[in-house]
Amino acid sequence: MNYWLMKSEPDVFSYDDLVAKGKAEWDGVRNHTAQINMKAMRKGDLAIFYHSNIGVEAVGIMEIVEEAAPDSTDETGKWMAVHVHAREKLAKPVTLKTMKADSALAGMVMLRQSRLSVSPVSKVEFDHIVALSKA
DNA sequence: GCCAACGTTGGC
DNA sequence: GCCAACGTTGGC
Repeated sequence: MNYWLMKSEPDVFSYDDLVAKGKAEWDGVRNHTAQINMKAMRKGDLAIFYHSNIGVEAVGIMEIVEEAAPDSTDETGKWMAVHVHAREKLAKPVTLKTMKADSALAGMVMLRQSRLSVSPVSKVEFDHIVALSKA
């Protein structure tokens, strides 16, 4: 099983929106590298839901419930999307500032490539972020 | 609102 | 195929 981090602007689609919906298509990803990551996702993988622009923090955990299929918002047929389901809201959000300051997370792809909206996270990094949310 | 990073487009 | 110009994302 693999772990991921996915960004969304909360004024467009927040973790609470996902909780309310239950299951949702993670559409609108129009970046090649992010697409490669989404296509590598398998059912049962877990992803961190991260709020960009507003909040700038990890807020919840979600599960990949459907693997990459054509993005329903894409008319060209080129882009894919996965379906996700809310799993667990973090007790306390983990801010970007906290992640940047933590040497255990120094290798995180999202810290190195801030504009990448879908990035892989190692199990160690994932567990560490969950632990920070409970600290 | 500004700026850095980076992806895309278009001229050559 | 290179590179300048431009647009977008995301942090601050």
